[in-house]
Amino acid sequence: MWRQLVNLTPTIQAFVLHFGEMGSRWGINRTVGQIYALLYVSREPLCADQIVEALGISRSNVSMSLRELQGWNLVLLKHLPGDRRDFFTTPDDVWQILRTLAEERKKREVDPTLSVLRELLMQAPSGEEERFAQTRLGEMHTLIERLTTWYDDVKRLEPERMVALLALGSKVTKFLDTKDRIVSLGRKRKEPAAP
Amino acid sequence: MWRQLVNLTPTIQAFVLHFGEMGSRWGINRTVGQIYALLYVSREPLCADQIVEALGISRSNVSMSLRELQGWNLVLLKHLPGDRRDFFTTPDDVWQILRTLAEERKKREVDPTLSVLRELLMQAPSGEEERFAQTRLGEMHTLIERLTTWYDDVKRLEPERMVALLALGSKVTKFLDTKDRIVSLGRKRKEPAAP
DNA sequence: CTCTCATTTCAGAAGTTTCTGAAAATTGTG
DNA sequence: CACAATTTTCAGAAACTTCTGAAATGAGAG
Repeated sequence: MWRQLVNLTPTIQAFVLHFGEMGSRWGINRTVGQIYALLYVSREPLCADQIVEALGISRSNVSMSLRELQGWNLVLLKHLPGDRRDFFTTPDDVWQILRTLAEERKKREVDPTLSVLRELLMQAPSGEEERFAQTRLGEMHTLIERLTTWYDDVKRLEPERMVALLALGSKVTKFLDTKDRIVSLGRKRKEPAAP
Repeated sequence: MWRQLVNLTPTIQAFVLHFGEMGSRWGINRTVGQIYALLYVSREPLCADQIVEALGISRSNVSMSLRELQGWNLVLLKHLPGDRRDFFTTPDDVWQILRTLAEERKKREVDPTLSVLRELLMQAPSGEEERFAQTRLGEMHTLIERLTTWYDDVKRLEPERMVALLALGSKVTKFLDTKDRIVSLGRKRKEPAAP
């Protein structure tokens, strides 16, 4: 089935193959997944021909796949002095990779839906059927807006704080029982003043 | 291009078409996306033939697509008394839908990778190349574990608390500056006792 | 300007997924 | 148990995606 993939150590081989298979579930294709995996575990940046060699796929396929990875901002281009080939790596901070991935997926998978929903909610509903549908669209819109607002807020955190936030998890909500503490956080929310 | 989709009100039509197109980006196919969208905005449960009618696709395609949606736990089956056809709806709590979606995507897109990583990290590395690769795999593993642990913790929250947690966002980390407060939350963590 | 090395583009071949109609299976009813 | 009303399965057709080799383009060195 594959011609090469044989120069690679067993661990790297298994990882590359796995990413290739997962690629399809992730909406990127097998080759793109394999190339990304290979770059991710390689100590040195690789040039296109090394990838051809390692994965046993055509030069043009590598070229197109690298282009796609660049479109996702998931690879970095390096130039060695005195060599005019392009060399590729992945960023080496996994948190950075996560941010990029989240950002790109949001852009492709969430933002278009959000804007369609906004648009449809502007229309005046005609008839019962539409009134009900708009209610449902409104619920979906509110949900997605809440999630993206949270994401926009949280995505800027440095890794250290991000780890802390994750570690805290749902325990955060313990604070929410004692409302005055929330106020002390400085969040200004217009809320119907409760007794 | 499509035969039907004409009985539908403009809003519903637009929403259904959008979900169909997004379907591909989401790894579900167009028909599945359309059916889901249609059920989501319909006031009453629909039976297969009504879906055929509304979307202008073949009966067998509807059957297979509904089956796939059931595999994702995204539709509910209803039976009307005195009618032996199956009627379908989506759950009507959007938070429930979100949870289901997250759960299913995690199962398909994250868990397999996590288990491959765990397995590969058990192997003793042979050579420098593998040592480096394993370091990288370890970083990825740690990251994913942190995210999934957080997710497992948070997913059980009722919608109200979930909303509160999202609204709080990164402000949570303000607490982390005053470490004693965190301890008061009852989290037991083994940490090298700092001065 | 031209030669060479490297990358990109592109038309079509290979492979995969989706969709259909027809036939088979299932299920409740008289 | 036979029937009619449904749903499911399945083989092949249609549509789409991925991959390739060959040809075109680009870019630095002399």
